[in-house]
Amino acid sequence: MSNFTEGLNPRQAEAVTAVRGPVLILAGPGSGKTRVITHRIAYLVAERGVKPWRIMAVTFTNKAAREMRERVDALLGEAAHSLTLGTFHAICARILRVDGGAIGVDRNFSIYDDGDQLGLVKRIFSELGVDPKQFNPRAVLGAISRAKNELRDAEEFARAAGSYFEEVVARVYRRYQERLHAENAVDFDDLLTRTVDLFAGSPEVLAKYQQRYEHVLVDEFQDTNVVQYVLVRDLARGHNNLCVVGDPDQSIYRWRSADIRNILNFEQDFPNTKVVLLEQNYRSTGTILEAAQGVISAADGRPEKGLWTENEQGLPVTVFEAQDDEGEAAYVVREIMNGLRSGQRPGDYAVMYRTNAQSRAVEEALVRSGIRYRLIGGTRFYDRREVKDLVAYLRLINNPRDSVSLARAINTPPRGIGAGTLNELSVWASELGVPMYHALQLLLAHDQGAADGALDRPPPLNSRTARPLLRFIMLLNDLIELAQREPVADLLKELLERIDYRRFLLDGGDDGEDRWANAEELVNLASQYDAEALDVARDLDADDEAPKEEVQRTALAAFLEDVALVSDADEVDQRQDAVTLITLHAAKGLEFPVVFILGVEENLLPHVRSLEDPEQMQEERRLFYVGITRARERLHLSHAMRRATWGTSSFNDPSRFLRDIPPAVTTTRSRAEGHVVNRAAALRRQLSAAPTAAIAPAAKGQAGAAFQPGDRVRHAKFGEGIVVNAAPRGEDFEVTVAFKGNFGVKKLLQSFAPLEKVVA
DNA sequence: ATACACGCGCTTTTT
DNA sequence: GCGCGTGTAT
Repeated sequence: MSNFTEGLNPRQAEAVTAVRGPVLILAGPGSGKTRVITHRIAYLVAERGVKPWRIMAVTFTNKAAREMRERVDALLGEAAHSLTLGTFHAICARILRVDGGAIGVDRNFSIYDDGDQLGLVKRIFSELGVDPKQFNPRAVLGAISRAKNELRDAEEFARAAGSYFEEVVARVYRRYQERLHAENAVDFDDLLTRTVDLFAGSPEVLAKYQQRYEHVLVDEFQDTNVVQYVLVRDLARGHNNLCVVGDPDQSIYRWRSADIRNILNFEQDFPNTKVVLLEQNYRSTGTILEAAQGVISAADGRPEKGLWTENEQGLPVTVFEAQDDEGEAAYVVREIMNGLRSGQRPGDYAVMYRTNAQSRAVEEALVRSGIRYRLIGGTRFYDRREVKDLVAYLRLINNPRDSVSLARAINTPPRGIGAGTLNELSVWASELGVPMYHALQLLLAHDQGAADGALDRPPPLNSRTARPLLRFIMLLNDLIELAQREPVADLLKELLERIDYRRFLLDGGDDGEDRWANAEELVNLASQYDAEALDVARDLDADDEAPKEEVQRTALAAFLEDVALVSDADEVDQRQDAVTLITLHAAKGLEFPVVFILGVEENLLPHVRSLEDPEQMQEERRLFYVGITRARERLHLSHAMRRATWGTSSFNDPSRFLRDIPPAVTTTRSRAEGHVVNRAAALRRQLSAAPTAAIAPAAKGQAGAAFQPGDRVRHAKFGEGIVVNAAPRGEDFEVTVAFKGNFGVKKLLQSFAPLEKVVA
């Protein structure tokens, strides 16, 4: 018996001690998965004599990695530091930083995020003469990303292109990769695919990592994609000490190219796999678990698997039918207020929903009630304009070829370099076949008369347009020079001074103060990095046997890497005592005493975009299952009869998934006293089950008062509908009508004229 | 070059 | 109800 299996159940202990060969741990929600992984690592190190630096553990989010490291620390102490522990993206970024040179990835590469990628695609559109109205740049980028996740490069994509759209994608894809290469940048997907390329193109590099890592662990394996699968397979080839942990029932990232077959076929792909089932749930009450089981066992093609608990049965699951989304939010607030009075803490509560837009109503209600809350998602700190501006400068200092950052920084704050000038510069640079930064250097050299020989002909920029460019390149050169000897925080401070950024923000509008506070916060964060970089260096020294990082990352590079790779989920800090507002996706892996799931409605959960595709429908079901199983003690499900979307109303029936919850474990509540809506909803159902849209015009002095809720009406263009609401609003009169079918609502009613009552 | 006003399409989920 | 691209006035 081992120190690290004490207190574990027999299955868990088995999962901890089965350290040779492939292991598949199928871990239901709340079955102590993280405990098993951390104990397994500790067991390997302390009782099997495996050096920590010979273990790689991959998690889904940085936060999960952090937590895991803390827990391993608690078991092993200092020794745990040399463990390789992180997300696929972070680990691959490190590998590329060290060895990417072998495939032409220079070590100070930039990481292009979603917005950067889209911007690049749009610029390529205009270069190639592709009309963004004809082809959605987002869709094209999506196709490129999907191709990458299936390990299909631009050449192969072009060969296989079977439609005009795909041909366009192929052309953009090719140019896109050329640009990334020229700019020494990789996008999110490239972090993984370029690492695969590296391993394929350089057997020595692959061998190095294979030999180093004797044990590979992957968490959330049900959400890995083909690239990630190939990566771990390659790394573990030879010893095959590959331990994957996951739960097919919690696979919710198919849309991001996750392939559930990775986990379903694992046993076949890796012969002699030891399979361990963790089925005892330690998290939830009996009723919550029964509700979850009801939902998930209705999924088809799923091997029936048990999940049981010794926890008490607990209170029933509440199903609340609200009048509208505000009523739903009011319910949440009411319940939380009651709970707080009887000793619960705000941090005990989480409010979950399918789409980020749903957070708004709850947020407003929470603000009014003064309850502390924290919104996960929304605009990330690093997505704020002012933060992106400053990060663009830092990225440019780190990698001057980064054109995305150059384009952003060059006229921020405005210094007289408009779109025209930038375009001239860009054209000139591509004529010379050099990065824009290089072109700027040539411009400077020419201006100083130092290198007349470097240019056959003078730059095609007159002195008036060139002057601001010259000022910019001199600034940039100064900053690059400064970066060699100053810590990041000081570099940032100097930058803020030099570009007079505070003045720029304060003059920029009434939120200038807030923006400046964010800029200061960024300096703060940067200063922590300067200190942290030193820590890393010290830790590496602690274990003489551990291979030294061949390339010491500078604090600047480390800072930029983390800035690029943080996610929303990483920001969930459960130690903060506040209600958590979070999407169902981001909630994966978390747990709370009390959970609300909002909008359990047709068109929302399952989402309207998944209705056609059975595979996607299954994923919606699993998503609901994930949400339910986050709850420890209480679970509240709610749906609203009317919901504000895009400025108008929509009407959704309760979710089909609710029917799969055994009635015995639920109690239904309704606060929909509003007879108006009740009646309208009932009437609407008569109309047919077709999705409906509504209009909410407000017209002065019109005959709106002639309409009453429940009236059947006919619109000249949109056919039959039902008046849902009719009420004065200020000087106007507002009538809301539910129509069959979906259409662009806003243009609908400038007046009531095309609307007439239908006499039954 | 910049600042602002208008219209359109859209967001499901994110490393 | 927002962000983005486009068009207009300084």
